[in-house]
Amino acid sequence: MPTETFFNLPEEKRERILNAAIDEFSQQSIKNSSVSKIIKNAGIPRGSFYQYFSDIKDFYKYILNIIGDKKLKYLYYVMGNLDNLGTLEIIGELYISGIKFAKDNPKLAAIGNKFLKESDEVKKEFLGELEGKSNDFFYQILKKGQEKGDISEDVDIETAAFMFFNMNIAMVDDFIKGLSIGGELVGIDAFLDKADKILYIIGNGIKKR
Amino acid sequence: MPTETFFNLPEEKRERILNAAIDEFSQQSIKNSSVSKIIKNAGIPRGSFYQYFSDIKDFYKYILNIIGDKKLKYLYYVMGNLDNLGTLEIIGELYISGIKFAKDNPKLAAIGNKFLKESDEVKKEFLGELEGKSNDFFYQILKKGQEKGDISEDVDIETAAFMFFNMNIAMVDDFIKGLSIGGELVGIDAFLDKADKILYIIGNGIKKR
DNA sequence: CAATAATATGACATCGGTGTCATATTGTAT
DNA sequence: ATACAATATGACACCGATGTCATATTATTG
Repeated sequence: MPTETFFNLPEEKRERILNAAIDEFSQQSIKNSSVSKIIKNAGIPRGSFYQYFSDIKDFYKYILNIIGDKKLKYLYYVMGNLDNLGTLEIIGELYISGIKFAKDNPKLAAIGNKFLKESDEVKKEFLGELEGKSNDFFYQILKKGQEKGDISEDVDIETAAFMFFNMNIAMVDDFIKGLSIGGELVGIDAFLDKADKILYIIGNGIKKR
Repeated sequence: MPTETFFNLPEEKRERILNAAIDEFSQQSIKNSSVSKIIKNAGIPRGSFYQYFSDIKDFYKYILNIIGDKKLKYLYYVMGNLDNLGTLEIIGELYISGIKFAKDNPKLAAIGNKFLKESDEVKKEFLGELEGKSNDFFYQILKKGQEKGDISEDVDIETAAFMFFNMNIAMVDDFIKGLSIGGELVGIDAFLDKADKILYIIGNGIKKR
């Protein structure tokens, strides 16, 4: 956690530092990120950085929390309707939420996606007890779906969860890459469409007939 | 390319250096790999390294070529039977070949997979003209499959190619992770099975009925 | 054997990064 | 105004990496 001092900073300065770090972490893995670049871009002296954070990991952890909080807001709708929606609808909403989050917060999404791809070791270091493998969530949804009769019994839901999880990452990656190359070259609609197509294929592959 | 001197080296030494580099590149991205670690593990002096390679990228490029050559051998069967096999069979064979290659050459597969995930920039740097986006191959196969009537016209084959490509990477990653954690904890059969299940789902999702 | 070519070696200059600390500056309370 | 606390600052010691180069060793050849 950042020190009290950091939170006492005038908003403008705090934001400047935060943005510099977000820039850095969205381009570099935590391992390759450097304090030097952050302070240079934020325009603060080296000593100050260590007045605010114990080290760069401390800062990273803090930003990871911000991302978690912010992303959660995009999931309110699905989370509140897990019982009303069909299994494939739920997953569809999860995908859509992820893309919208990425559209509104491209750098944060980039950091989050980078983090998801870190090794379990690194994840554990920052999340504490690696709270459930990341694709557990899809697994639970699919399991319920199979019980509800939405999903064919022929389908191995662990595999399906693996697929949804990895396609989600691949998609968001792709989206972010599109954003950073062409600015608005490929709009969000193209990606929502792509998500749709992916879901159509997997959905078609796993649904009960 | 390595220098003549490198190729003149006694086999034992050459192999030692090669293996040290393979170890390094399979754990680290090229960006994070260091000459220092390679020479330390190979037990050669610093100056020698630069007698053999212009720099670490030179060495990396060379190993990338070795990987390409070696992997190609695993694809002989499919490549020779593109016309006799059904579209989903072809893709299945590609997956199987990839897993077998990874089983026989786990470190090389790790390097290859890491490379596939590099940015286009990096890829271009090492491949020259980024010879066709990597998922082009699946695209061509699927396109032919659609013409042959194997694949439903409802399916967007670009999306399907995207899926096959990314699932392939995710699978091999998973396989390698399993290998390095438990030695032989999860055997190759479990993975061939997983590949099967993935193909069943996507296949079921895209095939013509 | 002598001379020349090929190869080996590690000390070195240089760079970019980290975290600390003594000191300077600013803010606050009496 | 003074004293005390909070904050700011950048020089510094230290680390690990890169690529080079003068020198040493070994091989080859006439």
